[in-house]
Amino acid sequence: MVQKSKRPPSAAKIAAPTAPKRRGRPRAYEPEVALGKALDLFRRDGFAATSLDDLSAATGMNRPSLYGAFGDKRELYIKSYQRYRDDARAAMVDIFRADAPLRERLERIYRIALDIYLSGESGPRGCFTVMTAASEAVSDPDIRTMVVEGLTELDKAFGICFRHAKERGELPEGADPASLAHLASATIHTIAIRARARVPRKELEAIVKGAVDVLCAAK
Amino acid sequence: MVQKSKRPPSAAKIAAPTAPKRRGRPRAYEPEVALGKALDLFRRDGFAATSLDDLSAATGMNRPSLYGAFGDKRELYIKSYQRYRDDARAAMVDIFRADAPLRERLERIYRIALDIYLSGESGPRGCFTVMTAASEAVSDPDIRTMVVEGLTELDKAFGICFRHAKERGELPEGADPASLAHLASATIHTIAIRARARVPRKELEAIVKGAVDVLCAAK
DNA sequence: GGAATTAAATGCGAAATGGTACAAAAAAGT
DNA sequence: ACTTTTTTGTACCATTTCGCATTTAATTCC
Repeated sequence: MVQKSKRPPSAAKIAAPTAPKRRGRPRAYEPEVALGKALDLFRRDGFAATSLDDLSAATGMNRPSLYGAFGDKRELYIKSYQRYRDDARAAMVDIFRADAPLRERLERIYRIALDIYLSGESGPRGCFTVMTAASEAVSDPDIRTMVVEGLTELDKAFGICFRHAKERGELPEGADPASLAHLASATIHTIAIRARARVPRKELEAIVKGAVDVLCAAK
Repeated sequence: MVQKSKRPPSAAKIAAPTAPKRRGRPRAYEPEVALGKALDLFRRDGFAATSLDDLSAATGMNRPSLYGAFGDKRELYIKSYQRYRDDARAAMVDIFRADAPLRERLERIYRIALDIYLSGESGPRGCFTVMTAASEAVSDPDIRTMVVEGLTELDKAFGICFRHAKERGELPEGADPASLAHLASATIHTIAIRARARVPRKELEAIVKGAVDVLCAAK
């Protein structure tokens, strides 16, 4: 075995920023991938209906490994939810930051949202926040905090959009950016719920279209 | 130590409106009351996290009685959801039918909705449809059908409101009642979700206020 | 090659779960 | 009083669930 000291091979396809040269038996799973599988399950069935056996089967890790890697079921759920929020944020942040006309920005945001909510081989997956996390929020303060954070983050992002549009003269003088932002968030929420009930994409797009029309012409 | 035989009768306190003179041992529970308790539990914890033991304790019925009265757990869940929808409809139908200005009707509807979502001793209960039923909808066609029915019923009720308002000249000529109805439903959904995350009533009322302002002045 | 280290694999166990069988109890009909 | 009918109450069963203890495998360091 040569090649001992150098920062080597990057056999790891996910270009390891660090090549830590771990000491014991190597992992048989990639944590990121496994977490993604867990996320899919939790998202489809919720916290209580997802068993450790299900998670074990989906991730290919047996239970002790799961436990060692992510902690107990609740911790895994929370990490999954964090991952979901990170992914969703990453998918939207560019659009929110972009300097485009209001209507275009809204349309792009909603298209991304529909992609997220409607994907999944075993039926539409809906929104983690709306579907399962909000349910747990009543009884679990930590999850509740995350949910509230997610909600207000979305409100704020939309708020900046509308404030910006108003400054540019895309909205009438009397328009209230905060109210419009809440309605924009509400539209996200309503399509998340409807997607979960398998309302077809065409209908959801029609709802979005109507909402965008109102929001862009408001007041 | 004896006291074996008579058990104090604990007379059935309820005056039955109908005295059907049933044949066997009388029921020790009132089905409507028991269903209400089951509804509360399902609403708080969802389907999977609510055990038959929980239901048994809450209703005061032991499991065989539960089973005999309502069928298995899924049937009980569905009956609870039907009961919820009936109650919610009953609470709103008068307002939807009433002949009042648009703004007033909306305000009253949302006040009722907030009452429903925020009540409950162990925290706000949210909306059954949004919180637990929509989650089950992916995998259970019957529940999915009920959810879709509930959503479209609300859309339609709001749609009639806005169409009516437009005919009366309360809305501008260009307003689209269907889009406004979807936004009104979306506002219901967003406050249901936020209520579940324990957002205080004041904030929810502010969101409603902003939404009503936009919806009444739209286009 | 051997010790140390890390993870996988097996499997146990106590508790909980959904559902049911069966007997005791409480009423009406005879 | 006795039977019939309906419901209650107790106990049980098979399965599932979560979590962990223990053993085995793979790798690095010496």
